[in-house]
Amino acid sequence: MPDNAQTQAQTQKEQPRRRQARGERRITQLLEAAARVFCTTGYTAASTNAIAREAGVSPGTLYQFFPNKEAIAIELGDRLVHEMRETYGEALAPIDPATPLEEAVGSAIDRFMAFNTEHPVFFALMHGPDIPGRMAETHDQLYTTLTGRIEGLLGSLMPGAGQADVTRTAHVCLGIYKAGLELVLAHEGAERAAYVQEVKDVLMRYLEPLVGDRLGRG
Amino acid sequence: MPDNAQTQAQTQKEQPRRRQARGERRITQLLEAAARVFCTTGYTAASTNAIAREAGVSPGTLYQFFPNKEAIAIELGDRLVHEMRETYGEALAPIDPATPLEEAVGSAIDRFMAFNTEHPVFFALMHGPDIPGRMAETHDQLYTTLTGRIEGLLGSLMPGAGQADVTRTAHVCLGIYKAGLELVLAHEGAERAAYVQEVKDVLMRYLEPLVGDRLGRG
DNA sequence: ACAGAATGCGAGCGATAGCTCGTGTTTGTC
DNA sequence: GACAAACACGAGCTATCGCTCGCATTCTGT
Repeated sequence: MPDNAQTQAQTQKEQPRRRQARGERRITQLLEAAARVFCTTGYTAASTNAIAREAGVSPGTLYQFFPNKEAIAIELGDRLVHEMRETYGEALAPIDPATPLEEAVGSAIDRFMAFNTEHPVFFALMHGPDIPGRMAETHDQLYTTLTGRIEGLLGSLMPGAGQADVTRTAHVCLGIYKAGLELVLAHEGAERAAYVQEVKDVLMRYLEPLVGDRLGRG
Repeated sequence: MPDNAQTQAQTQKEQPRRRQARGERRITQLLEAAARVFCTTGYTAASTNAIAREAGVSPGTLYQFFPNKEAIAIELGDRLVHEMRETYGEALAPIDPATPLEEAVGSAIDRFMAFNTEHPVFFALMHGPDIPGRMAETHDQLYTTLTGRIEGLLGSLMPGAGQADVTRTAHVCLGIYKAGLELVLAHEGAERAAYVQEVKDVLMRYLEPLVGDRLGRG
């Protein structure tokens, strides 16, 4: 009888629950409602009763599908991260040296911005100071993955730099994106597009001297 | 009979309270304790009982000096803003055209970074999504003031740009600073200093093409 | 010294939020 | 049609948090 280390609350003895189609519908319905409430009030201020009300069900029904409030955010975050992995996988995977840096940065920013503007709750869940403990792990994991990808990109473009410098530069790039995202989400229409362009400019001008002679402007 | 605009809750009818030296000491003691608790747990999660415990007094004593939890954050914020006004007044006031942009940006960043690293609670109070209502006003006011100052600086350096462009650039500058501050606060020692330098670089490279021919690296 | 104000205490009140439980309804399977 | 399981309800339990109140102690002015 090997007692696993993850004897906590993963997939231990919670499989006998056979969901019906109605239940699956309720789950997505509840997650959508939770996303709306989290977006407007934040995680802590969002009450489970408010989420249930937003979904048009009773509190008891909510707890039929989620063991607690944190699990709602966890599941929502997991689904978003899963969807994001596809996005950023395509956005950062091809490190084609033939592609001009401006084009690579531009398309990556476009993809990420599109994802985040379509799912504003992702930003709210990941960067709120009141996120549940498990959520912080998910965020850290995603952040580490992203940083690693950017480091890989920068490493081949900054041959003379040390590992610490590359890591630092990657963090700065992500910080610039995050700050830009906040500005982008705060505006709409043409002004939003203008801010997206600003983020690209900031990133490009920051990176240009680093990669210097390799990928210039013509 | 000039009815002042600040007829709200400033010095209306709360003066008959004559504080003793002991009381003043308790107030600063409570504010320091609150700063510590706010820093570690954030505003919402910080309980008044926890603040009182951290200060080594009873909950009743806390409410002898503050009418409610929000007032603690307000008073703390007001004192920090007051201290910051001196800092940023000196940091942004002199728009001496003879000063190289690099030097101006560098000294401004140094001053702001020094202030925020000495008072980390300021960042926690200003950028948390769970800040009390009145605090948001203070933040907006400070933000508007700062943006206005930066706009004034940029306006004289970007003669060809429209007002919207200048405002957008100012917001981007502040966003870059904010993102950099978060990175700086997350590190210490030499690494922290390196991140400060990165923030300066990002800002400089972002602004250099805008001011172009005026202040080069001659 | 003494009155009154300021300071200090901590059990506890009222409100709220997360969550449960007993009960009734719908759905899938024989 | 019948049985079990999944689904749905909502009043209410429990814990916590902001805050109060009655009372004791310390300080200040006279």
